[in-house]
Order: sequence, then structure tokens, then C-alpha cells
Amino acid sequence: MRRVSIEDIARHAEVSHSTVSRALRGNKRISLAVRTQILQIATELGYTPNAIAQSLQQRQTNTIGLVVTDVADPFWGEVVKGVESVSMHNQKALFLSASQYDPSRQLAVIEVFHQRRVDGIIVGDSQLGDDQIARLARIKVPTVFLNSQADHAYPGFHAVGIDNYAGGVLAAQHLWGLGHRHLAYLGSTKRPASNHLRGLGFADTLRGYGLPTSAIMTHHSPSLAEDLRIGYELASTLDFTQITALFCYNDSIALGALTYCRSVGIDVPAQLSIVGFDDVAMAQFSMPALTTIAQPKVALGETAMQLLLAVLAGQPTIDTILTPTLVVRQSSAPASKGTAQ
Amino acid sequence: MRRVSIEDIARHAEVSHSTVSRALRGNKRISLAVRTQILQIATELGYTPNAIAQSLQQRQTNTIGLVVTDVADPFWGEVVKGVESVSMHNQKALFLSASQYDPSRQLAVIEVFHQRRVDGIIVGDSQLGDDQIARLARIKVPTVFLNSQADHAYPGFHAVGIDNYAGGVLAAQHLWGLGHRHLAYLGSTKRPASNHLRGLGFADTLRGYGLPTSAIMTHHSPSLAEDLRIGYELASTLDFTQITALFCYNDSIALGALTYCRSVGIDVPAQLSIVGFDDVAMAQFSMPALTTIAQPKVALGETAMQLLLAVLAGQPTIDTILTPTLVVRQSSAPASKGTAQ
DNA sequence: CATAACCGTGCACACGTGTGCGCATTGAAC
DNA sequence: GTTCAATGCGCACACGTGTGCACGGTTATG
Repeated sequence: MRRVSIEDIARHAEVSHSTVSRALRGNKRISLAVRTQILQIATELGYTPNAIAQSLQQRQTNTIGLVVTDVADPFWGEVVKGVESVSMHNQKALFLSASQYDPSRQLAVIEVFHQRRVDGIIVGDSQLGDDQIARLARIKVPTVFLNSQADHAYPGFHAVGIDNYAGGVLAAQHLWGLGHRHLAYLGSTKRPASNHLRGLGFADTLRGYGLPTSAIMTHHSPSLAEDLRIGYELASTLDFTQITALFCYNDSIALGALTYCRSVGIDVPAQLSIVGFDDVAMAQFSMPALTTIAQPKVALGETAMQLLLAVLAGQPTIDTILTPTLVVRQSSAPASKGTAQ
Repeated sequence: MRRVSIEDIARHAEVSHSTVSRALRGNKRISLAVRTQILQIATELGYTPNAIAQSLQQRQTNTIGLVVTDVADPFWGEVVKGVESVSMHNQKALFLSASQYDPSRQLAVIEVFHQRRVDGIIVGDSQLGDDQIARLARIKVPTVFLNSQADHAYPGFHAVGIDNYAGGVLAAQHLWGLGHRHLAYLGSTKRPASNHLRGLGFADTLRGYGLPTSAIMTHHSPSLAEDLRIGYELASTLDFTQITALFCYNDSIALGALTYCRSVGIDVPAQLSIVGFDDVAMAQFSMPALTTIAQPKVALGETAMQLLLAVLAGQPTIDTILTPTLVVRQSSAPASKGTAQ
């Protein structure tokens, strides 16, 4: 049941395993005659190089670890797709793990990756605390944080993300420009940092226009339920006589809220404008189609992977903060006169 | 820059590396005093076992390879979640790769997994042909096929899936029971086998009720676009004066079709009933909420992984075909008199 | 013809871990 | 005091691969 090794090939070719190794790797010091013979025997025997042995020898595994919060989340699905794509094109194998929003599990996964001697790690939605970061620094594995949820930057590590604050600003500008003066924000407690920034950019901008803080309501999800349900339930707590526009942490929450509105007969966008975040595939296909702050999700994953590859290659790198863009569709419209006082 | 090994610990403790190895693995032949001292030194030095070296020694990597068609697809997102969850709880690391519906790439990924000496492989939506299967048989890696798209079963391999034909039957029974006599099926060419079976179960059942084949229209997506768009565009080719009910390959296609209908003023379900497949998260939150044939997606992934683990443990196994269930929501309703002729 | 340069190949080690076997030490039993 | 068993540990090898160095053989050079 043993697999065929270069030693087996060596026996057939009546040379040493060193010669086989060199021949397979194209070393020029092996004569062409021997090289071609060895290559033929290799294919005849169905030889497949043992990457484990190579990894041990080279002290490098050509392996990357990716830990995300939830693979089934539409946002992360796209991000993983981007990471995997670049990873594969660079002959790196990808370990995937999900933390289910549990910080302790995030670290546990990282430890496992370290045991397996991955060359680098990408951590999505990191909620690692200072002591956990200290542990991470100790094991010295090149790490890139993707949409970090920590309340401050991690010195000495690399990061890729989106300008969440700018996204909130975009939403505020858009809705203000449509004449909305009573607005609400539906947030997510599962991702504290980006949630805070999106809400802050939104509120700061509106205040900058002279709107009193009291006219900006914010609701945050208490539970760990799925986003669609959170959006639906949070929307049911809103007083729709007080607001004419809604900005949501992401599209799933927005779509949940939209569904609630339609189910109770609130006309979107005539009575209420809704703006989401992410621009997931479904945003184009809801009725009405969702106005949203678009993130380049696949590109985010690709960028993170490319940054990590640059770090591994010893090249100088800079952290990347991508800029979100406003995509106007049918869920937002000018505020109608007379509603919400 | 070298990592700390058991040899380093041995030097500090002034014993041989064999003793350290035994102490760490809890071998009873090592005295308690020495054992505790070694454990202490290990933590002091921040020792992390090298899984690569262990794998080489044990000829087992505790690693599983998973290849899917598209991670960003809502169906596969859930399946991957299930696979990852069981995998993690059994201390197996998970390699993930996407084939993007390219059969040759499916095999290429499998070869890479083999190089890395994974213990087992799970292949989603397999489109491997006989020659590729022959190659797979040669490398003798335990493999489980998940929702195989091949036109016949792979002898000697294991499989997990859902009864697609039964799903088609459920849809037909439901719509027939509501009085629909003119129906259409919107299929997907990216997954030939399951698409064929779903459509066949649907049509067979309707024919069994005495409906002429001419009253059952089928449309298949020609392109490789995303499902939502496919649903939208296929729907635009339908003659809605001829049909009162629509069965779709999956929920994404159904949601796309639903969006098209609403955009052109066709009332669902009053004028047209729509039934999807999969029961993705969004199906509950569309307007109207989508009637669908539900698959236990996470369970499907879990089952595949558990089957693979059983194979690896040398236990007797049987292939699993899960049964889909009908979930009635608001997108289907009794056929109204007078429409469609 | 002798020596140097060069080419092709093998020896031996390294990577980090686990383990069969043997050896030394200790204690007990006779 | 001798024999025997038990205990605790090290030696040496294996897993599969890559590579520095040396060595033997061929060809070119003086």
C-alpha cells in the first residue's frame, strides 16, 4: 500500500535517488539520456511527488490558512472566492476554517494553522485581543487581517479592508440629498468595529449638515441570529411615523427590513428609503432593487492574498484600504412632503 | 529564525529527543518527574509540534481536500459550512478549492490534493469522465462525491446526495394539486445530472396525471452567468399566456424569475405560481416568500464528511441519498380560472 | 604523456518526529 | 551473593526529499 517514491524510480533506473531528484527538478548536471529515462519511468510508475516530504526539507509548505467568521455569509463567500482564486494561481494550497464569530476559536484555528506550518495566515473579522495578538506575534507567522473588527490597529501586522466610515458618509450624503431629515441606522453587534464606523460616518455627516442627533436613531441587533432575520425583526421595532429613511449595516439586514416593510404595507421607496451595504448579488434582484454602498468583495479577497504573497516574498508592502462606492437603485427616492412630520 | 523542536527541549532537559517525544505523547514508560519537567520546558520555549514532520512519520496527514464548483453560491456556502464543521471537530484540516465548473480543473485540484497526501477527498458537483475516474482510482485516495453530476454512478466510490427526482415529483404534485395544467421548468446546464433528474421527476409525474408533454415547457440556461441573472433572462423568454406555474432548478433561478415577473407586472402567485429548489436563506425573505423543495444543505456537507471519516476508519459504509421536502410559502397558489387559455 | 579542467553521479547528511530494541540501573526474591 | 524482573532511558532507524561535497571518468591543454 506504499506510494511510489523517488527511491523506487532510482531502483528501476539503477541510479541513486539523488540523481532522480535532480532529474525531476531539471538540474542541468544530469545527462539528457538519464533524465529522459527517469522521466519515463516516473510516469510509468505513476509517481506523484510527496509534498509533505518536500515541505519538511524546504522548511516551507506553500500553504495558506484562511479563517473567516461564516462561509455561508454571502459577503464572505465572495471574499473566500477571491482569496482562493489568487491562492490557486500561485500554487498555494488553502486551509479554510470558520470561527463562527467566536474570538477564542479564531485563535485556536490560528494555532492549528501554525502547527501545520502554513506560510501565512489571513484572518477575517478579527476580534483578537491584545494578549491573543501577543501570542500571534510570538509565533511569527506572516498575517494579514481582512476587515479587522478590533478597536485599534494591530502594530506590526498587515491589513486589508474597506473605508467603512467613508461608506457611512456616502449613505448619508445620498439620503440627505434626497431630502430625508429623519433617519435610522440598523447595526450589527457581531462586527463591532465596522459597525461603529459605518454608523459614525453616517451620523457625523448628518450632524455636519445641521441635523440634531435626536433625529438619527440607531438600533443594534442583540442576538446572533442570521442577518436577514435580524433586519426583519429590527425593522419591526421602528416607529415609521418618525423616519423616512433607513441605512443598514449590510444588504442582508436591509433585505430583511425591506421584507418586513412590504409585509406590513409600507411602500419602499415612496414612504421609506432603504440603503444597504456590500452590494451582494441579491441586491440587484430584490423588489425594489436595493440602493447600496458597494464593496469589491472578490477584489478584497484577492488583494489580501496578494498582500500576503508580497510579504512572503519579502517585498515592501503597504496596507490597503479600498474605497466603497454608492450604487443607486430603486429602494431610495426623494423624501415625500408631509411624511414623518 | 528556526522553530523550536523536540531536540531543543531535549538539550535543555539533558535527555534524548526520544524521551521528549515519549513524554509529550504521554508514554507511560517515562517517569513522572521527567515528564513534568519536559512539559514545563516545552511551554517555556513555546514549543508547537511540527505537523509536517508528524505527517511524514505517520504516513497520515489528518487533512481533507474539498473541491466545490463555486464557494460564493449560496447552496455551496452552506454545504462547505457543514463539511468544515465536522472536519474541525474531528481534528482534520480542510483544504478548499473551487473548480468554477471546469471538469479539467476538478481533476487538477484532485491531483494537487494527492500531492499533499490528503487522507480523503470530497468532490462537489463532479463532472469527471471515465478516464478521469480511472486516474482517480489509480491514486487510491478515499473519495466521496457530493451531488455528483456524472450521468452514471462511479463504481467503487462513495456518494452523498439528494433524491433529485423525488424533488421534481414533489413540485409536480404540489402544483398539480393546486390545479395547474400548463407548466414550465427552468433548468440549469451547469449541473447536467441533477438538472435532468429534477426536470424528469417533474415531467414524469405530470404525464402520469395525464397531462400531455406539450403542456410542459422546459427552458435551459445556455450561458455560464450567475443563476439570478439566468432566472431573470429565462423568464423573459416565457410566454405567460401559455403557463400558470413555473418550477425552477434552484432558488436563485426562481428568485431571478420572480424579479422579472414583478418588474413586468405579473402577479405572483395570482397569475403565476413559482416553485424553487434548495430553500436558501433568502427564500423566506423574498416577496412573496418562495415555495420551494428544501434540501438540508448543511446536513449534506456534514453527512459527506462523516461518510468519509467512516471510510477512513475502515468502517462499513453505505451511500446516503437524503430526501427533499416541500416547503409551501406564498409564491404558489391555486390556478385561477380562465388564465392561460 | 602528464596534468588540468570538466562533467556526471553517488555518499551522506539534513529537515522533525515516532518507535522497536537493547542496555543500564534498581529493587526484590531466592 | 546471584538471578530475575521491572523500570527508565538512549541508539538507531524510518518516513521522502533536496543538496554540498567528493570522487571517478572523460576530454582538453600544455
